[in-house]
Parts: sequence; structure tokens; C-alpha cells
Amino acid sequence: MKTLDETRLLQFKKNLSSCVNIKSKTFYNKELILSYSPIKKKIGFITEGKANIVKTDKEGNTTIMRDLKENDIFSNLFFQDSEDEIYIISNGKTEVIFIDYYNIIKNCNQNCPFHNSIVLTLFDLLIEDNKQQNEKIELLSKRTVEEKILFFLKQRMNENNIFKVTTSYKAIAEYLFVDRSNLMRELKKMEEKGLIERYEKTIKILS
Amino acid sequence: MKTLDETRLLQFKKNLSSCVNIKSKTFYNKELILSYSPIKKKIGFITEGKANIVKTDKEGNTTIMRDLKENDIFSNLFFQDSEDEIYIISNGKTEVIFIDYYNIIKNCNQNCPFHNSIVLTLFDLLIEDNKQQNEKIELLSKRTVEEKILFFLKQRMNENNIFKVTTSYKAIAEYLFVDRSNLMRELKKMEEKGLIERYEKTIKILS
DNA sequence: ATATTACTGTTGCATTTGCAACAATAATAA
DNA sequence: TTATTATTGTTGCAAATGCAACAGTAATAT
Repeated sequence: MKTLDETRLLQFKKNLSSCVNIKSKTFYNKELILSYSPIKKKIGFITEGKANIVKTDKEGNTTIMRDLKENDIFSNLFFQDSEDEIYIISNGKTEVIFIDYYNIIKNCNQNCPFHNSIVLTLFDLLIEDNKQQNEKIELLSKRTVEEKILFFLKQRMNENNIFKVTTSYKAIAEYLFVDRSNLMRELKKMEEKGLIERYEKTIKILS
Repeated sequence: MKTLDETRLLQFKKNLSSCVNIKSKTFYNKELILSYSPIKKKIGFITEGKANIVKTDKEGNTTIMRDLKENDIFSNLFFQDSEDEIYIISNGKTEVIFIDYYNIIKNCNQNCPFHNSIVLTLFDLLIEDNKQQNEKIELLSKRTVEEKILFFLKQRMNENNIFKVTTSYKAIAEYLFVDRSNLMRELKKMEEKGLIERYEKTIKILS
């Protein structure tokens, strides 16, 4: 069922260093990993840690557009020129490999056997990203805050139906595009309804 | 700026028929083009017409997740197994090329020169799709219905700041995930505010 | 250790939004 | 043509939501 397994990702990282020019870099909390640029077209691959795609509009409102984690791909190619500013920001210690887009689209001169494999893996990583975006769109299509919360929790809970807030409720509210105080209020209501149990940053999903 | 030009897309279609197995098919209005399937992994490419990605939840609520048009790519690989049902539905007469995913990932036996080119174009088409998804997420991140409407209109207006509703207000409301009657109400308010002018299905954006 | 900043939890209130219902018109089918 | 179905435009109303403000706690910096 899963398109990309560990072995293949390992192979991918090896192939990358054998074929195209890559740069590996470590970021610490809240550092700028990548911003929009029509010139320097880069693809990034997270080898360790987490990051967010964050948008800031001209009024200064920031929204978290996406959560990224280990083995996720990202690129400034994914964004159109816009009034709003879009950045990829590290969330804790994060390790990233950068790949130059031109290295991908031009066939490497040595006609190396790695190139095809790399492109195919990138292709599958993109499909994976596409899937995650569709999930976010599905989340946002939910009509009420309660539905959004439940969808979000069910996506992320572990096998014991537990979800631990590793970031903050503020960040979750931003991710769901809802008001933070309303998120808290809905969580309380959901607890009263018996949908969840909550103790500080640990939530058990009962439904 | 644009990653994919006409010439390249033409070449792509030629290459496709030379290398991988493809099936071309014509659909008429509201026909099922593709549904979720973990087994038959297919990639579709719209050569003519329009389509929608439509989701139906278990209560029967349908939402239009995406608009697709000529030269857009889609796939059942983009969707996770979910309680909701997701379909690609034609919107008027639509012509589609289907590509078998396995044909893409396996190197074709003849080691043909087209294969690489095809995969690279698919890669760029996926990036384009990714971009469109981000736009939809950005749209949904807007806090009020008015902001959503304006973002939507500005994205789609022509050089004279005119947008013509080719589908229906009902469809637009579904696409924006807002109540239809509220969409109408907001449009009226926006006209009163002087943000737009509207005559039936023609809207002029003034701001 | 203390100050400073950020996050949590709560509430009242105003506004926005969705829902329901309806008549009027437009589009489509028989 | 006529009947049937779908869309448009409108409104009252209830419910959901965001906003503002605040105190209390936690986390971080000095």
C-alpha cells in the first residue's frame, strides 16, 4: 500500500549524493529554510525533524499552510507569485537536503544509472505530497470546527487513540484556520459530549 | 516562468503513445472518469474539457474539492483510503488520456528514449498540480466569505477584470465551501460596497 | 533569580454564517 | 408545447464563530 518504504528512501539518499549536486543543511527552531524565488528553483527533502509552510499576508496575519515531517518533500516551485509571502520554517532541529531543480531536469552528463531512479523517487514523493495536500483540503472542507478537530485528531492519533499536542494549541488552531479560543471552547464541548477525553496536552479520542 | 509550454505538452502526448500503453477516452457531462482504487493505479491527463474532483461523505454531502481543466493531471494515487468517496467527474465533454502507473515506474523494456522525457513531464505536471492545490488551500485559509470570493474572482478574472460564471453560483459556493445563500448575500453586499459590479452571471472586479 | 515573553483557559458579546423556506426564473426532458 | 427539475435571489432566524480581554501558568531570556 505504501509507495515509499525505508529501503527505497535510503537508496534515494545514496543515489542523490552519487549523481546530482546536493547540499545538506541543519536548521534550528524557527529558522528560514526556503522562501519563494522564481530564479533559484530548489527542491528540499527533510531527512530529520519537522517544518511548516507558513504564509503571511499583507496585514501580517500568518497561517500555517502545511505541516512537514521527515521524508517529506517541498519546493519553492510549489508556489505561485503572490501578494502573500510564503516561507518554509523549521520546527525544532531540522535536517534538510537541497536539490537544484536544474540538476533534475537536465540529464546528468555521465548518463549515470542513478538519475532515473532519483527522478522516479521524486515523482513518488510528489505524489505523497499531493496526497497530504488533498488531506488538508479535505480537512478544510469540514463544515464545523468540531468536525475539523475530529478529522485532525483521527488522522494523527496513535493505535491507542491518543494524540499528544507536541506543538501548541495555538499552532493547531492556526493549522485548522480557526480561532484559538473557539478551539478551546469546542474541545471542552467535545469532552462534555463524550467524544474525547483531555488532560492538558494529551487527548484521547473516544468516538 | 511557466514550466510547461504548449510545445512540450505536444511532445509529451506524442512520446506517450510511442512508449507507454495509453488509453484515450471521451466523457460527456457528469460521467465518472476515475474513482479511488488501491489496485488499479492510474494517472489521467485531460486533453480537452473540464472535470471536478468531488467528495461525498457518508451523510451524502458532496463537495467540489478541485477544478480540473485541459492539461491538468489527476490520479487515484492522490487519495488516501477514506470514509468519504472521492470521484473525478467530467464537466461537459471531456477527453482524457489514461496512463498505467506501472508503465511509468518500470523502465520500459526497449530502453526507449521517450521514457525519461515522459517521467520528467509528469514530474512537472505534478508540480503544477501541487501549485494549484496550494492555491486552493490559500483560498480556504481566507477568514471570511468576502475574502474567499475576492481571492477566487481575482484568480479567474480576465484582463478586463471580468469573471463570467460558466458553471453556476451553486457550484461556486460548493467550491468555496460556503453556503450558497450566503454567497449571494455577500455578493450583494460587495456590490453595495463598490467592490464588484454584477449582472446575472457576469462580474466585474473593481478593487 | 528575576523579568519577559508566550501559551492556556475562560467568558461576554457582536458578527458572520449556515439553515430553511419560498417565489421567481431558467433550463431541461417528455 | 407542457411538465419537470434545477438555479437564482431573497429573507428571518438560530447557531456557530471570531474577537477582545483577562488572569493564570509555563517557558524562555537576561
